Amino acid sequence: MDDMPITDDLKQLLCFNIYTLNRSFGRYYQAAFSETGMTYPKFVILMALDSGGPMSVSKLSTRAGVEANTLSPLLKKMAGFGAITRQRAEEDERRVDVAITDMGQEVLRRAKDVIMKGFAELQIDPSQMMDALQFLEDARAKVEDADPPKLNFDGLT
Amino acid sequence: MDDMPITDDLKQLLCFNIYTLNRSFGRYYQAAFSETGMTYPKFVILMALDSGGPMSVSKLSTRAGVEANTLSPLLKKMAGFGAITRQRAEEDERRVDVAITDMGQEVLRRAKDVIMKGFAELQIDPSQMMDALQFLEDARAKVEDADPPKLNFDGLT
DNA sequence: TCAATTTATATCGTGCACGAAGTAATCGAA
DNA sequence: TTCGATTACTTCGTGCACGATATAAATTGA
Repeated sequence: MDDMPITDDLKQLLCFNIYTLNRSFGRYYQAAFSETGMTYPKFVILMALDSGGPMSVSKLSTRAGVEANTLSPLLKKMAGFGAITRQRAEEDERRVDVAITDMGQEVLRRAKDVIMKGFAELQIDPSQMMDALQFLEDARAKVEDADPPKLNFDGLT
Repeated sequence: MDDMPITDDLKQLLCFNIYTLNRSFGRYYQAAFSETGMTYPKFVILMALDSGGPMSVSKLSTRAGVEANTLSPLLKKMAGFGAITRQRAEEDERRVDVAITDMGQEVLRRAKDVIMKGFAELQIDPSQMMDALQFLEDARAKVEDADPPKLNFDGLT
Protein backbone atom coordinates (compact mmCIF):
# COMPACT_ATOMS: atom_id res chain seq x y z
CA MET A 1 0.00 0.00 0.00
CA ASP A 2 2.59 2.46 1.11
CA ASP A 3 5.35 1.17 -1.11
CA MET A 4 3.27 0.92 -4.22
CA PRO A 5 5.80 1.02 -7.05
CA ILE A 6 3.73 3.32 -9.22
CA THR A 7 1.41 6.17 -8.44
CA ASP A 8 -2.24 5.29 -8.89
CA ASP A 9 -3.32 8.24 -11.06
CA LEU A 10 -0.41 7.78 -13.38
CA LYS A 11 -1.15 4.09 -13.69
CA GLN A 12 -4.29 4.92 -15.63
CA LEU A 13 -2.44 6.91 -18.27
CA LEU A 14 -1.33 5.20 -21.44
CA CYS A 15 1.49 7.68 -21.92
CA PHE A 16 2.87 6.98 -18.44
CA ASN A 17 2.85 3.22 -18.90
CA ILE A 18 4.61 3.65 -22.21
CA TYR A 19 7.10 6.03 -20.64
CA THR A 20 8.02 3.69 -17.79
CA LEU A 21 8.11 0.52 -19.85
CA ASN A 22 10.29 2.23 -22.41
CA ARG A 23 12.82 3.09 -19.74
CA SER A 24 12.65 -0.39 -18.29
CA PHE A 25 13.56 -1.72 -21.70
CA GLY A 26 16.21 0.96 -21.99
CA ARG A 27 17.94 -0.12 -18.78
CA TYR A 28 17.55 -3.75 -19.79
CA TYR A 29 19.26 -3.27 -23.14
CA GLN A 30 21.86 -0.97 -21.70
CA ALA A 31 22.84 -3.83 -19.40
CA ALA A 32 22.73 -6.34 -22.25
CA PHE A 33 24.86 -4.20 -24.58
CA SER A 34 27.22 -2.70 -22.05
CA GLU A 35 30.87 -2.56 -23.07
CA THR A 36 30.14 -3.25 -26.72
CA GLY A 37 29.24 0.25 -27.89
CA MET A 38 25.92 -1.15 -29.05
CA THR A 39 22.73 0.65 -28.08
CA TYR A 40 19.07 0.10 -28.72
CA PRO A 41 18.74 2.99 -31.19
CA LYS A 42 21.65 1.59 -33.18
CA PHE A 43 20.03 -1.83 -33.16
CA VAL A 44 16.87 -0.32 -34.62
CA ILE A 45 18.86 1.37 -37.35
CA LEU A 46 20.63 -1.85 -38.27
CA MET A 47 17.34 -3.74 -38.33
CA ALA A 48 15.73 -1.17 -40.61
CA LEU A 49 18.70 -1.18 -42.97
CA ASP A 50 18.99 -4.94 -43.01
CA SER A 51 15.38 -5.59 -43.90
CA GLY A 52 14.80 -2.51 -46.04
CA GLY A 53 18.05 -2.45 -47.98
CA PRO A 54 20.04 0.74 -48.61
CA MET A 55 17.98 3.87 -48.18
CA SER A 56 18.18 7.61 -47.69
CA VAL A 57 18.49 9.19 -44.26
CA SER A 58 14.97 10.56 -44.43
CA LYS A 59 13.46 7.21 -45.38
CA LEU A 60 15.39 5.57 -42.56
CA SER A 61 14.09 8.29 -40.30
CA THR A 62 10.52 7.40 -41.21
CA ARG A 63 11.01 3.67 -40.87
CA ALA A 64 12.83 3.88 -37.58
CA GLY A 65 10.47 6.52 -36.21
CA VAL A 66 13.31 8.91 -35.33
CA GLU A 67 13.92 12.43 -36.58
CA ALA A 68 16.59 12.81 -39.23
CA ASN A 69 18.64 15.15 -37.07
CA THR A 70 18.84 12.46 -34.41
CA LEU A 71 19.96 9.95 -36.98
CA SER A 72 22.64 12.10 -38.52
CA PRO A 73 25.32 11.92 -35.81
CA LEU A 74 24.41 8.33 -34.98
CA LEU A 75 24.95 7.27 -38.57
CA LYS A 76 28.28 9.03 -38.62
CA LYS A 77 29.44 7.09 -35.56
CA MET A 78 28.18 3.80 -36.95
CA ALA A 79 29.95 4.41 -40.23
CA GLY A 80 33.13 5.19 -38.31
CA PHE A 81 32.78 1.86 -36.57
CA GLY A 82 32.27 0.14 -39.89
CA ALA A 83 28.77 -1.20 -39.38
CA ILE A 84 27.26 0.91 -42.15
CA THR A 85 28.29 2.98 -45.16
CA ARG A 86 27.15 6.50 -46.07
CA GLN A 87 27.25 7.69 -49.63
CA ARG A 88 25.98 10.72 -51.53
CA ALA A 89 23.45 9.68 -54.14
CA GLU A 90 24.62 10.45 -57.68
CA GLU A 91 21.26 11.40 -59.12
CA ASP A 92 20.51 13.74 -56.21
CA GLU A 93 23.47 15.22 -54.40
CA ARG A 94 21.35 16.24 -51.42
CA ARG A 95 20.58 12.65 -50.55
CA VAL A 96 22.81 10.38 -48.47
CA ASP A 97 22.23 6.68 -48.94
CA VAL A 98 22.95 4.46 -46.00
CA ALA A 99 23.62 0.72 -46.16
CA ILE A 100 24.54 -2.01 -43.70
CA THR A 101 27.95 -3.66 -44.16
CA ASP A 102 28.86 -7.34 -43.70
CA MET A 103 30.30 -6.49 -40.34
CA GLY A 104 27.12 -4.63 -39.49
CA GLN A 105 25.14 -7.72 -40.34
CA GLU A 106 27.29 -9.79 -38.01
CA VAL A 107 26.76 -7.23 -35.26
CA LEU A 108 23.04 -7.30 -35.96
CA ARG A 109 22.93 -11.10 -35.91
CA ARG A 110 24.44 -11.17 -32.44
CA ALA A 111 22.31 -8.33 -31.12
CA LYS A 112 19.16 -9.92 -32.51
CA ASP A 113 20.12 -13.14 -30.74
CA VAL A 114 20.41 -11.30 -27.44
CA ILE A 115 17.10 -9.57 -27.92
CA MET A 116 15.20 -12.65 -29.03
CA LYS A 117 16.69 -14.82 -26.32
CA GLY A 118 16.06 -12.19 -23.68
CA PHE A 119 12.53 -11.73 -24.84
CA ALA A 120 11.78 -15.44 -24.70
CA GLU A 121 12.84 -15.42 -21.06
CA LEU A 122 10.18 -12.84 -20.27
CA GLN A 123 7.47 -15.43 -20.91
CA ILE A 124 5.03 -13.00 -22.38
CA ASP A 125 1.79 -14.47 -23.68
CA PRO A 126 1.93 -14.35 -27.50
CA SER A 127 -1.75 -13.81 -28.12
CA GLN A 128 -1.99 -11.00 -25.58
CA MET A 129 1.05 -9.46 -27.17
CA MET A 130 -0.45 -9.56 -30.66
CA ASP A 131 -3.42 -7.62 -29.36
CA ALA A 132 -1.18 -5.19 -27.53
CA LEU A 133 1.01 -4.60 -30.59
CA GLN A 134 -2.01 -3.82 -32.70
CA PHE A 135 -3.28 -1.45 -30.06
CA LEU A 136 0.09 0.29 -29.75
CA GLU A 137 0.42 0.73 -33.50
CA ASP A 138 -3.07 2.22 -33.71
CA ALA A 139 -2.32 4.51 -30.81
CA ARG A 140 0.91 5.64 -32.43
CA ALA A 141 -0.88 6.54 -35.65
CA LYS A 142 -3.45 8.53 -33.70
CA VAL A 143 -0.86 10.40 -31.65
CA GLU A 144 1.11 11.20 -34.79
CA ASP A 145 -1.97 12.64 -36.48
CA ALA A 146 -3.31 14.55 -33.51
CA ASP A 147 -2.44 18.11 -32.83
CA PRO A 148 -2.12 18.76 -29.12
CA PRO A 149 -3.94 21.41 -27.08
CA LYS A 150 -1.63 24.11 -25.80
CA LEU A 151 -0.65 24.51 -22.20
CA ASN A 152 -0.99 28.08 -20.92
CA PHE A 153 0.99 29.55 -18.05
CA ASP A 154 -0.56 33.04 -18.14
CA GLY A 155 -1.15 34.58 -14.75
CA LEU A 156 0.58 31.84 -12.83
CA THR A 157 1.11 33.12 -9.30
CA MET B 1 4.26 -1.11 -49.78
CA ASP B 2 7.42 0.79 -50.47
CA ASP B 3 6.66 3.65 -48.17
CA MET B 4 5.69 1.53 -45.23
CA PRO B 5 6.18 3.76 -42.20
CA ILE B 6 7.70 1.04 -40.08
CA THR B 7 10.01 -1.83 -40.87
CA ASP B 8 8.25 -5.17 -40.83
CA ASP B 9 10.64 -7.08 -38.56
CA LEU B 10 10.68 -4.32 -36.02
CA LYS B 11 6.90 -4.16 -36.03
CA GLN B 12 6.81 -7.55 -34.33
CA LEU B 13 8.93 -6.41 -31.40
CA LEU B 14 7.26 -5.13 -28.28
CA CYS B 15 10.29 -3.03 -27.37
CA PHE B 16 10.23 -1.30 -30.74
CA ASN B 17 6.56 -0.44 -30.55
CA ILE B 18 7.09 0.94 -27.08
CA TYR B 19 10.11 2.88 -28.25
CA THR B 20 8.33 4.53 -31.17
CA LEU B 21 5.10 5.25 -29.33
CA ASN B 22 7.04 6.77 -26.47
CA ARG B 23 8.71 9.18 -28.82
CA SER B 24 5.44 9.97 -30.54
CA PHE B 25 4.06 10.93 -27.16
CA GLY B 26 7.25 12.83 -26.45
CA ARG B 27 6.91 14.99 -29.54
CA TYR B 28 3.21 15.42 -28.85
CA TYR B 29 3.76 16.73 -25.33
CA GLN B 30 6.73 18.78 -26.36
CA ALA B 31 4.42 20.59 -28.77
CA ALA B 32 1.71 20.89 -26.11
CA PHE B 33 4.07 22.27 -23.47
CA SER B 34 6.33 24.37 -25.67
CA GLU B 35 7.25 27.80 -24.33
CA THR B 36 6.07 27.00 -20.81
CA GLY B 37 9.13 25.18 -19.50
CA MET B 38 6.88 22.24 -18.72
CA THR B 39 7.97 18.78 -19.83
CA TYR B 40 6.50 15.34 -19.57
CA PRO B 41 8.99 14.14 -16.93
CA LYS B 42 8.15 17.17 -14.80
CA PHE B 43 4.47 16.43 -15.20
CA VAL B 44 5.05 12.90 -13.92
CA ILE B 45 6.91 14.23 -10.90
CA LEU B 46 4.12 16.66 -10.06
CA MET B 47 1.52 13.93 -10.44
CA ALA B 48 3.41 11.60 -8.14
CA LEU B 49 3.91 14.32 -5.53
CA ASP B 50 0.33 15.52 -5.73
CA SER B 51 -1.23 12.11 -5.20
CA GLY B 52 1.42 10.66 -2.91
CA GLY B 53 2.09 13.65 -0.69
CA PRO B 54 5.58 14.78 0.34
CA MET B 55 8.17 12.04 -0.03
CA SER B 56 11.87 11.38 -0.25
CA VAL B 57 13.76 11.52 -3.52
CA SER B 58 14.23 7.77 -3.57
CA LYS B 59 10.56 7.05 -3.00
CA LEU B 60 9.68 9.50 -5.74
CA SER B 61 12.20 7.74 -7.91
CA THR B 62 10.41 4.43 -7.38
CA ARG B 63 6.96 5.85 -7.93
CA ALA B 64 7.88 7.78 -11.04
CA GLY B 65 9.98 4.96 -12.44
CA VAL B 66 13.05 7.17 -12.89
CA GLU B 67 16.48 6.78 -11.33
CA ALA B 68 17.24 9.11 -8.44
CA ASN B 69 20.20 10.66 -10.21
CA THR B 70 17.90 11.68 -13.05
CA LEU B 71 15.50 13.23 -10.59
CA SER B 72 18.08 15.18 -8.66
CA PRO B 73 18.78 18.01 -11.11
CA LEU B 74 15.17 18.06 -12.28
CA LEU B 75 13.94 18.60 -8.75
CA LYS B 76 16.42 21.40 -8.30
CA LYS B 77 15.10 23.19 -11.36
CA MET B 78 11.50 22.68 -10.33
CA ALA B 79 12.22 24.02 -6.86
CA GLY B 80 13.88 27.05 -8.45
CA PHE B 81 10.73 27.64 -10.45
CA GLY B 82 8.66 27.34 -7.30
CA ALA B 83 6.57 24.31 -8.21
CA ILE B 84 8.02 22.14 -5.44
CA THR B 85 9.99 22.45 -2.21
CA ARG B 86 13.05 20.44 -1.17
CA GLN B 87 13.92 20.02 2.46
CA ARG B 88 16.40 17.92 4.42
CA ALA B 89 14.58 15.56 6.75
CA GLU B 90 15.28 16.28 10.42
CA GLU B 91 15.28 12.71 11.63
CA ASP B 92 17.63 11.59 8.87
CA GLU B 93 19.92 14.21 7.41
CA ARG B 94 20.67 12.12 4.35
CA ARG B 95 17.10 12.29 3.15
CA VAL B 96 15.59 15.12 1.12
CA ASP B 97 11.82 15.42 1.27
CA VAL B 98 10.10 16.86 -1.73
CA ALA B 99 6.63 18.39 -1.79
CA ILE B 100 4.42 20.13 -4.34
CA THR B 101 3.57 23.79 -3.71
CA ASP B 102 0.27 25.58 -4.35
CA MET B 103 1.75 27.01 -7.49
CA GLY B 104 2.86 23.52 -8.49
CA GLN B 105 -0.68 22.30 -8.04
CA GLU B 106 -1.96 25.04 -10.30
CA VAL B 107 0.63 24.10 -12.91
CA LEU B 108 -0.37 20.47 -12.55
CA ARG B 109 -4.07 21.27 -12.87
CA ARG B 110 -3.47 23.01 -16.18
CA ALA B 111 -1.11 20.34 -17.49
CA LYS B 112 -3.52 17.59 -16.51
CA ASP B 113 -6.25 19.41 -18.41
CA VAL B 114 -4.11 19.48 -21.52
CA ILE B 115 -3.25 15.82 -21.22
CA MET B 116 -6.77 14.64 -20.52
CA LYS B 117 -8.28 16.81 -23.23
CA GLY B 118 -5.65 15.74 -25.72
CA PHE B 119 -6.15 12.13 -24.84
CA ALA B 120 -9.91 12.34 -25.31
CA GLU B 121 -9.30 13.59 -28.83
CA LEU B 122 -7.37 10.45 -29.67
CA GLN B 123 -10.59 8.42 -29.47
CA ILE B 124 -8.94 5.36 -28.04
CA ASP B 125 -11.23 2.48 -27.16
CA PRO B 126 -11.44 2.33 -23.34
CA SER B 127 -11.83 -1.42 -23.01
CA GLN B 128 -8.95 -2.13 -25.36
CA MET B 129 -6.89 0.32 -23.39
CA MET B 130 -7.65 -1.36 -20.07
CA ASP B 131 -6.34 -4.61 -21.51
CA ALA B 132 -3.31 -2.90 -22.93
CA LEU B 133 -2.49 -1.14 -19.66
CA GLN B 134 -2.65 -4.41 -17.79
CA PHE B 135 -0.41 -6.02 -20.36
CA LEU B 136 2.10 -3.17 -20.24
CA GLU B 137 2.25 -3.20 -16.46
CA ASP B 138 2.87 -6.97 -16.46
CA ALA B 139 5.52 -6.58 -19.10
CA ARG B 140 7.23 -3.85 -17.12
CA ALA B 141 7.38 -6.03 -14.03
CA LYS B 142 8.88 -8.87 -16.06
CA VAL B 143 11.48 -6.67 -17.73
CA GLU B 144 12.45 -5.18 -14.37
CA ASP B 145 12.95 -8.62 -12.89
CA ALA B 146 14.75 -10.18 -15.82
CA ASP B 147 18.48 -10.16 -16.17
CA PRO B 148 19.50 -9.76 -19.78
CA PRO B 149 21.82 -12.02 -21.78
CA LYS B 150 25.10 -10.35 -22.65
CA LEU B 151 26.04 -9.23 -26.13
CA ASN B 152 29.51 -10.34 -27.17
CA PHE B 153 31.66 -8.58 -29.76
CA ASP B 154 34.65 -10.92 -29.56
CA GLY B 155 36.31 -11.65 -32.87
CA LEU B 156 34.23 -9.16 -34.80
CA THR B 157 35.93 -8.73 -38.18
C1' DT C 1 33.21 2.49 20.94
C1' DC C 2 34.12 3.14 16.48
C1' DA C 3 35.55 1.43 12.06
C1' DA C 4 33.21 -0.92 8.23
C1' DT C 5 29.20 -1.09 5.81
C1' DT C 6 24.99 0.55 4.12
C1' DT C 7 21.88 4.11 2.67
C1' DA C 8 20.39 8.68 0.50
C1' DT C 9 21.57 12.19 -2.63
C1' DA C 10 24.44 14.60 -5.76
C1' DT C 11 27.85 15.05 -9.47
C1' DC C 12 29.98 13.61 -13.72
C1' DG C 13 30.42 11.86 -18.32
C1' DT C 14 28.03 9.91 -22.18
C1' DG C 15 24.28 9.09 -25.34
C1' DC C 16 19.99 9.79 -27.41
C1' DA C 17 16.17 13.00 -29.04
C1' DC C 18 14.01 16.98 -30.10
C1' DG C 19 13.03 21.73 -32.48
C1' DA C 20 15.30 25.56 -34.64
C1' DA C 21 18.28 27.13 -37.81
C1' DG C 22 21.84 26.59 -41.42
C1' DT C 23 23.58 24.87 -46.00
C1' DA C 24 23.41 23.09 -50.33
C1' DA C 25 20.95 20.93 -54.21
C1' DT C 26 16.77 20.56 -56.89
C1' DC C 27 12.43 21.99 -58.57
C1' DG C 28 8.95 25.01 -60.53
C1' DA C 29 6.59 28.84 -62.09
C1' DA C 30 6.85 33.33 -64.22
C1' DT D 1 15.89 30.76 -67.91
C1' DT D 2 16.16 32.04 -63.36
C1' DC D 3 15.19 32.92 -58.84
C1' DG D 4 12.15 31.82 -55.03
C1' DA D 5 10.38 27.73 -52.86
C1' DT D 6 11.12 23.15 -51.47
C1' DT D 7 13.77 19.21 -50.07
C1' DA D 8 17.68 16.57 -47.79
C1' DC D 9 20.71 16.61 -44.60
C1' DT D 10 23.63 18.71 -40.86
C1' DT D 11 24.71 21.57 -36.87
C1' DC D 12 23.45 23.61 -32.58
C1' DG D 13 21.48 24.17 -28.09
C1' DT D 14 18.72 22.06 -24.57
C1' DG D 15 16.75 18.41 -21.81
C1' DC D 16 16.23 13.91 -20.06
C1' DA D 17 18.28 9.34 -18.56
C1' DC D 18 21.53 6.25 -17.44
C1' DG D 19 25.71 3.96 -14.85
C1' DA D 20 29.72 5.10 -12.26
C1' DT D 21 31.43 7.57 -8.75
C1' DA D 22 31.57 10.79 -4.77
C1' DT D 23 30.04 12.43 -0.34
C1' DA D 24 28.02 12.44 3.85
C1' DA D 25 24.92 10.52 7.32
C1' DA D 26 23.20 6.53 9.73
C1' DT D 27 23.70 1.81 11.15
C1' DT D 28 25.95 -2.32 12.67
C1' DG D 29 28.97 -5.47 14.55
C1' DA D 30 33.33 -6.71 16.75
